[in-house]
Amino acid sequence: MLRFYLLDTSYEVLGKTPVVLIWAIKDDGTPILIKDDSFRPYFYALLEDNADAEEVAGRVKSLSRAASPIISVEVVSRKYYGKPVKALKITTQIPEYVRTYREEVKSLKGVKEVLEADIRFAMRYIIDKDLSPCTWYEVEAEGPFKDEKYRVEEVYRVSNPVYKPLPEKKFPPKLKILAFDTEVYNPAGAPRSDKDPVIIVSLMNSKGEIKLLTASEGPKGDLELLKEFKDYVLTYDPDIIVGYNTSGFDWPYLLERSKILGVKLDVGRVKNAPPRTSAYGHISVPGRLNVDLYDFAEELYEVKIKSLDEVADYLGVMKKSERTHVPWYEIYRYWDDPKKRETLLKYARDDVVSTMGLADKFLPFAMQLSSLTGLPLDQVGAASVGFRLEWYLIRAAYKSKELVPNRVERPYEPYKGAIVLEPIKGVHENVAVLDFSSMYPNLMIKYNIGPDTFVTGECSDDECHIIPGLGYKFRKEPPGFFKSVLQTLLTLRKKVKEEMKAYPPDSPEYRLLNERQKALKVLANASYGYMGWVGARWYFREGAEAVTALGRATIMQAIRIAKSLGLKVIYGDTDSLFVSYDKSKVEEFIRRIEKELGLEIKIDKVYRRVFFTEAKKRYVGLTEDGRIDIVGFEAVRGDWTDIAKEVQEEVAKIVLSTGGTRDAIEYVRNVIKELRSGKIPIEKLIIWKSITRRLEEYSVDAPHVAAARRLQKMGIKVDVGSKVGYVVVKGSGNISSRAYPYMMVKPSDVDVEYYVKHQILPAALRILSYFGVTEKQLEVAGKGMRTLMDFMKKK
DNA sequence: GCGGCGCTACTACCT
DNA sequence: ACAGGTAGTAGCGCCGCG
Repeated sequence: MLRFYLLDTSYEVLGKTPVVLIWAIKDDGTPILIKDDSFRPYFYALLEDNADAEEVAGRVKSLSRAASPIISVEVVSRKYYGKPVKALKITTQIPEYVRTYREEVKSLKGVKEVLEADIRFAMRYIIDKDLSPCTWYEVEAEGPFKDEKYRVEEVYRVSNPVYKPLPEKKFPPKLKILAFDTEVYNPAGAPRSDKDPVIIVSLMNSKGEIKLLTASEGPKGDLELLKEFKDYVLTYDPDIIVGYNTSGFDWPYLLERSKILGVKLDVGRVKNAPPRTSAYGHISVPGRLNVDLYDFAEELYEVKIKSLDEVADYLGVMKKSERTHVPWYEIYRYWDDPKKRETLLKYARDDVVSTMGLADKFLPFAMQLSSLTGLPLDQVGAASVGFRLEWYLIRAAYKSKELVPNRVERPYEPYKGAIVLEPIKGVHENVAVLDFSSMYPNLMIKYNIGPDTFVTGECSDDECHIIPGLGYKFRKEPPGFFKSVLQTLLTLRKKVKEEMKAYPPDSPEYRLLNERQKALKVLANASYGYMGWVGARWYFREGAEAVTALGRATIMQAIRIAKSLGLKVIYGDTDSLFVSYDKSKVEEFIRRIEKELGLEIKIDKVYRRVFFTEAKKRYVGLTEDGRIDIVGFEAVRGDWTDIAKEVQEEVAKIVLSTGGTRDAIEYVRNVIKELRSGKIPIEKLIIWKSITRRLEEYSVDAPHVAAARRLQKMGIKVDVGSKVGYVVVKGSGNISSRAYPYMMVKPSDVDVEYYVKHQILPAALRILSYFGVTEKQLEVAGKGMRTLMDFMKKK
């Protein structure tokens, strides 16, 4: 028996035989390749209700051509949206022929639809064999053999393709991880791959060894560097390669340079198979898991600017104060200047160390997500939340013989969402925040919501749940696809959380289980959004609509109960209620929700004080341990300047902890004074905004777009999704005409009055005006000065 | 020619 | 490229204005 930890699967076609390649690691850490040539690709034809299955099967068979044969056509029983159906399972010789025949089969008489013809062969294999990446198995296999085609010492052949999971083995084997980062010469702003060499590749492996490869002088100075990089990868032979934004930058650039310089960047475990772009835009390196950690950083919504140094700082991997900084637009200068080159090398080193640190933080979660969804580790980060859940659903469908619906293009259909209560403005003392636990998933379970439980005809309220306000009906029994899946996810999570209690929080077991329960939660919480996503295979608008309607009814009922108990309801949003904290009444409230609604509600936190303006989704709370929670306000938004955010946070702190405004007014005036005297560094005056479309697609000349155009003029590419940092400078005209990329702005050019009037004052007054503080009280000398200056400019 | 107004575009947030 | 609900800024076109 061969025991192995599954990394990934791929396939090759030898002659006319597809061979599944299972990339894996043995207990002792040896990378191996296991081959299985017994599996064949297939797809389904769903039959019309009145069709004669055998007859249609005959017609399908007669499509088969000798050069690209259909191997078999079987009549099988499956389910489709919960209903038993007859289908044809059509097996072809090689994966390509699935594509060859699917259209032809679809147009045959008696065939309603062709299904599962778009599931990639390597994925098909792991689903059908009930395999999961990042999981241990045992299989009967022959070997080891040597095979020069692959860069592994041991190649096996599966003799009986039945995989036995080894659930007692929870931890991965010793995996060899390689972190890398590249620096590129960029005298023209954005590097041009036809001219600008890669100048540094920094490497770090899981033994802690660090290596810096550098280019020699000249425009082709990276020729040797690329070879050294390739040699390093082949010698170290990593199982996992990690980097930061490598799908978006490093790999594409390295590959372009190698093409230009004629170096084969053949770094995978299959010889002559260079990295290439694959599913969800990730770069696939055969036999290794190439993971772009930026994908996981993107999910840290607390971090507004997702540069490597910011993310590493946030996660405690490397503090910004302890690392070397080089502005990206000056990399070429640091390279060219012999005195500064050392700094650039340190910077490259810090980058690769940070990257490896990020891998420590992200990979345990990624591995759990990979093993749950079945998506290999290198794809699971690149796949969006919707696709991650979808793969989980596809696996669940296979296990219950459900056919997977096709992805179809649909028009967007909006529907009503959640309720947000009007807050009672002002300061409230002693407030409990109560949250329904996983409200939407639990409503989906409670009301058996899903596309397969929806009843269009008559159905009594005995047999069906009838959705208030919509009249949609969902049969109570049997449990639908979504209900079953969600129950599995939630009970699994409960079990994992239970199991965690047996370990100390700093143990590896605890950490692993914690990552697993987080992954389970992510999947469960995505189910409602998935159902309402037009791109989903199991899209079902009425279901999503029903869930939000039930959510609204639920929270309204909860409000009634709270009020009947004498609890004052201060605010609420979707699944949360802010109520006056009377301990025994709140306890009673929780019990009654459980009893009357069959749902769990919990105290999430208690605020000693909480402050609302008239706005929804914005509040400041003083927690029991004396911290300030700021929600929704400018202070937590990435598109306000640091100085304005600082001011607002400080004002909130002062007002909420002292109850008075005097110190806050004094403080704001001081900051304005400092700003006017030029004591605030420019970094705190940068406004960061995302670019969400190509620049020519904008219909309004907004400041961040104007700044982005200026960047582009400097030769710097501004891609969709990137952030532009701009500063407003003095002059006439609207803000757009004065919004410049921060690196172009001298401190003396800054339009200080803009920052007073449009950043500091609004941020401070957002809180202070409730307490009767006016702009006049914060402003001392601004107005007159500005009018005078404007006056002089016009002359 | 210009300020005020209302609308739209846009971004980022909350649950 | 999981959902809808919400706040807020700045641009832009239009109007009135002897």
